[in-house]
Amino acid sequence: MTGQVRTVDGRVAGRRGQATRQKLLDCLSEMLSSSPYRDVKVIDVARKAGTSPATFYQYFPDVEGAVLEIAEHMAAEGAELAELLEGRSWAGRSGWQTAQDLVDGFLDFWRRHDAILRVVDLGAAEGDKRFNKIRIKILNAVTGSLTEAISQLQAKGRVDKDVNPAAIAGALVTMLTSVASHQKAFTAWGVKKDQLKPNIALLVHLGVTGRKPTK
Amino acid sequence: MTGQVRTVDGRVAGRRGQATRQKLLDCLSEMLSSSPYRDVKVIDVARKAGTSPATFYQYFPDVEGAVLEIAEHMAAEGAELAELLEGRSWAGRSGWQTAQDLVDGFLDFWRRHDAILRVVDLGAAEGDKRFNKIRIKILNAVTGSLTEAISQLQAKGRVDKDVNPAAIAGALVTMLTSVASHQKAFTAWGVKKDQLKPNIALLVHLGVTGRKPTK
DNA sequence: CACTTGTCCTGTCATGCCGTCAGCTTACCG
DNA sequence: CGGTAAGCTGACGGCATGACAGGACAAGTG
Repeated sequence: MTGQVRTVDGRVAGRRGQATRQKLLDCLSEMLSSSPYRDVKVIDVARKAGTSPATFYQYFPDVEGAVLEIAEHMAAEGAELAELLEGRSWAGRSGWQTAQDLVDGFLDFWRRHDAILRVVDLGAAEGDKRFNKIRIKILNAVTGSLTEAISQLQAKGRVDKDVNPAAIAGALVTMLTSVASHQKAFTAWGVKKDQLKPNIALLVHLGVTGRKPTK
Repeated sequence: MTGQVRTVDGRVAGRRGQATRQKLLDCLSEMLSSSPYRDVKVIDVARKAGTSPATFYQYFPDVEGAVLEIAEHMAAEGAELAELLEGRSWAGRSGWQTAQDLVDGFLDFWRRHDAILRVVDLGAAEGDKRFNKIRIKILNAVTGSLTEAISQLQAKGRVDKDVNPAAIAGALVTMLTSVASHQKAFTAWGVKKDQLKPNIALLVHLGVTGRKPTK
């Protein structure tokens, strides 16, 4: 898939080199979790990895380049999000379960990768095409699946014709990302932690089917 | 309200000082629009404002401090968002209009302030309390108003009892913010520009009233 | 074993930004 | 006109950046 791992100056990286490279990526991930993106410095990452800044620049053009690498890897993992909707039904009681499982799985995925996803979101919002591509890649499986579900309901006449399935699906998915990133805001609005998920699931169900779930 | 404007070392700023300070803020705003947050440097802002870095540090502890200032100012402007829902009804045909106007006004506000709102969102997501506070302040008017509307419908028995109005309202508002920041993603999903707003409005209406709008 | 080859890492250096200070200039006031 | 406080900047030590050359190391070769 990725072919060979190469250094900035074109050499192919061997076993040891790849280990160092990976260690740098891991340490960068940690730093992203513990300090603001703006303050993450190459020298800190290198120190944490027990190596020198020069080594970092052997493998990555800059911090952003390394972040893209991490994001790319996570995007591949994002395939698991697709499974949340694989062969699921939106009808009746099982539809409610589908919505709940989707919200559950999505929030969990976001929580596990929150640091890097923050940066991807920022990059995408700033108009960086590479980050946008990664963000879309992660969300595509879910969005596509939701779009499909809405389209089918629409074909059966159970959803209005002037609804744009992709727009609704995209909005629901983007809502999930935003809710995941800003859970703290909800506590400020007096929403308890265990009340959040079912209500989000309700919105998802409403959006997809246009109806309240049968619980 | 804000008392006197002071420099970092405690002096009170006079007319000229305040002008310089404001110029620095304006230039910083521009820089945020044109380059990634991570790459905004004090020296660039100072150069753009026709002054020196040292002057910048007279008025702000660092870039983040100045950004907070801009954000605070924008949050005050955010009062206009409250007017979008002031005395509006969610019943029948006027409910559909309310939803549309809300989406319209919200996306417009976000578009006008997108650069600074990106940074506020990032800061809030990173757990910075000051940014979180500002973000909540901006969204509070709308969220509160929506919560109120849902609560009233709930009291009339038109919305299920196990719905948490604040959770739904918060999720809808956070959806609006995210849609506003990532409109580009929707074009990647094949959603045309003029199709986005009505579909978002539909979701808002569904979320608030639990029913499809009468158009 | 010495030698070669290619990978891997680091010391070092020029450059440029950061953040602070002392000190100069400007404006205001009695 | 002299005093005072505001306003600004040059200059400096410190650190991050990014490039390079060369040393350390592992593995294969004769």
